[in-house]
Amino acid sequence: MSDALRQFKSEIFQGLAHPTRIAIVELLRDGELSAGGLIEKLRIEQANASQHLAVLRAKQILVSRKVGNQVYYSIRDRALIEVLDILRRYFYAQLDSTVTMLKEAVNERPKTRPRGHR
Amino acid sequence: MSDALRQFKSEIFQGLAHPTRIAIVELLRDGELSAGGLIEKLRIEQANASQHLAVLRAKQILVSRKVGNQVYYSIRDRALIEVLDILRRYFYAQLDSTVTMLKEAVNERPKTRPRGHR
DNA sequence: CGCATATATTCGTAGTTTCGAATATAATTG
DNA sequence: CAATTATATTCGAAACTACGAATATATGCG
Repeated sequence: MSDALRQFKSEIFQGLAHPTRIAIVELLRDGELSAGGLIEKLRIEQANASQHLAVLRAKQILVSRKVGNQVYYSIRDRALIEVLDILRRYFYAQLDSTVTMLKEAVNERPKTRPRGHR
Repeated sequence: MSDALRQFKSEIFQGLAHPTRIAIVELLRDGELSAGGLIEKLRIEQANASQHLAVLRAKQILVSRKVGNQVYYSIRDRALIEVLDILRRYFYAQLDSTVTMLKEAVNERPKTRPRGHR
């Protein structure tokens, strides 16, 4: 696989490698929002939001269009939504396996009739 | 969506946010490889590879098993392969649209019968 | 025009990541 | 046990990232 493609992928990942930027992409999942709209929901400093938006624009994850005074942002390609959805499932799968492991650990050391390890 | 989930996603993205680490995950696509095997294919410093492997282990993207002298790495969950595949398609889609844009730009300014702008 | 609103940029500081060089640890072999 | 091989960790320097405060730019409005 080409270096260019790997480079590209790593840049997309860098673009998404911050909880605030993930929150932004998720807020835009159902359509565009203005910068102000985003800031209001994110509850962070205006400058900070604008910086994160600049990162997402630079990586071409978002596109913007200006309407009068405001700038509307939207996701450039739904593929990224798909990626976030995969990771959500992945997250719960990991959680599950952690819970299962914990349960097994508990069963191996019963509380009610302690007996030492077998 | 929960903060924990966003945090989790951003950590996965951080884990993948380096071309070398993407290369590692891709090398492991078809099964496990030893650290040494990876280093050989990556052609980077041993210490550097080991550091990247540590990052991927910390984010639980890879799992390792020790066999004698060597450590074999593999991908913990195929979901991440799926993510890389989506981004490959995404990459080519973006390339296409760039090429299309360039073609249009050329057509709007024909070479053979120059005529000024408009 | 002058003022208000929306958004972006710049700056300084603190924290993080990356790298190679050096060193440490662990298993294997003679 | 000493030497060898495979891998991991630590260290210091350079590069990069994130944040809020301050400032800049652009549009709209009276």
